[in-house]
Amino acid sequence: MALDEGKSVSRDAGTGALACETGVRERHLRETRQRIHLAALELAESRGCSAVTVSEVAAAAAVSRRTFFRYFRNKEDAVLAGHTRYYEAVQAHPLRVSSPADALAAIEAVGDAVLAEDAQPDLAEHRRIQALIAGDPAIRSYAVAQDRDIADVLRDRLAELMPGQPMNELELIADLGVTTWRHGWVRWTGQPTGGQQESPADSHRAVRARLRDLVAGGA
Amino acid sequence: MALDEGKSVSRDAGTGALACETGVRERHLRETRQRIHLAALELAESRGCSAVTVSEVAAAAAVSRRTFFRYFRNKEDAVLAGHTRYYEAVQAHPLRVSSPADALAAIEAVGDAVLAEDAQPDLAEHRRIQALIAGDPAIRSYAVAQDRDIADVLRDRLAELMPGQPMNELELIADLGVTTWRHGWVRWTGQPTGGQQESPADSHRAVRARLRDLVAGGA
DNA sequence: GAAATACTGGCACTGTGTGCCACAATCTAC
DNA sequence: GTAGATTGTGGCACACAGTGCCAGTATTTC
Repeated sequence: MALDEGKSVSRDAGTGALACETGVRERHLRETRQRIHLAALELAESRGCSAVTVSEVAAAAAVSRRTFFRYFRNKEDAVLAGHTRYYEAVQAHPLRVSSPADALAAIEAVGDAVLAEDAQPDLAEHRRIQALIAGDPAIRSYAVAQDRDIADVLRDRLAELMPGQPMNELELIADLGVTTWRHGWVRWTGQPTGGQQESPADSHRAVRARLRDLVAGGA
Repeated sequence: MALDEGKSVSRDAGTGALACETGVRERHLRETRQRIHLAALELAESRGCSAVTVSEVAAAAAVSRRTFFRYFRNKEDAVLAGHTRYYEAVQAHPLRVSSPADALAAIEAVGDAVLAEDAQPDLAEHRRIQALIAGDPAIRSYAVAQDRDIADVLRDRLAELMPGQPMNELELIADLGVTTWRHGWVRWTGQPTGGQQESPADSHRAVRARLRDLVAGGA
């Protein structure tokens, strides 16, 4: 298993993977990646992503600059290390659709499947990421570009399932799906602290309903 | 009037500006900017934005690297030079809204005002830009980030007009508005060549209607 | 245990982005 | 019309991002 350099490969095997799949190297890769991610996150929070150099992140993570780039494309990628999970999850789940009429619902169903698989996301960490996305221009640009990539995947999958439909239309549907997906997370992280917590699935459901209201002109 | 360095200042005075506002400097600035833009556009088209260096763009435009950065933030900015126009136009037109129920329609009305002002956009040039946005990852990322900026402006304007509404919701509305705006251009540039041409306003109207269908589950 | 494989850091290099300065061109005020 | 003020330009040096390459080290494989 080679470290695929700078391609932001997800090492999401911290969830009870088989012991035979976890060697010294595997574990070391995972820990190093996490260490770099945390260093990037903390420095971006305290000083802003643009003001932090890769050298500083690498030093804080106790790796060289050269190694930093083996794990991540750039600083923003290191900060948003968990985002890759969703990019991959969206491709792994079945998408069942037969016409544009139910395409948005089909994408939302994929989102539900991803959420169902994600046992209990870390609210505090999501809050930190969302705060950065909202307040740091560099992080936001990178996040928005990643959302674009996710939308492209969905569009292409829709095109396979519904050949002959105009791509523009499929892209519009995918955009809507990704917009509500993103807003689901924004809503979930924005809920008041303490008390009864809304689940990510509930947050996403609420956003979907709201989207339909707003488009229909209801309030 | 100082050249505001690298801030992608629009010099959109080529449309019958008063002669007293056009000195040698003003004209030279405008021509230089356009020359850099065209050089960037052509090189990005032929070789891909990432493969082109700023030095090459500058050389093709007969300016120094240092001067390039006085006009544009980076290569992508130079390619998408005309995009700034919409960012500014969105802020200049009145936004009339009283409740979230009609917020999307209000944003669309701003779009209509911008379109009405833009006498006859250059279809060929828009086509070139859209092709690059669709096919060149660097250009696309930059364009998507710019769309995000436009959405932020709209969200903030909505917030001023409707104090007390949740920002998340206003942002969702702004996102929808910008998504349909962008798709209006995609549709307009994607129409078959020759024959009766659909106007940008018609393209935007069609996309808005289609969005409502798709969200409602109609086809 | 030896050989193969993979990870690491250092280095040199190209390219990006910017502050600074001297010089040239244009503008402004008298 | 001219001197002084203002603005645009290019060159330069520098910090930083990003990457190919290589030698050394650690782990895996047979």
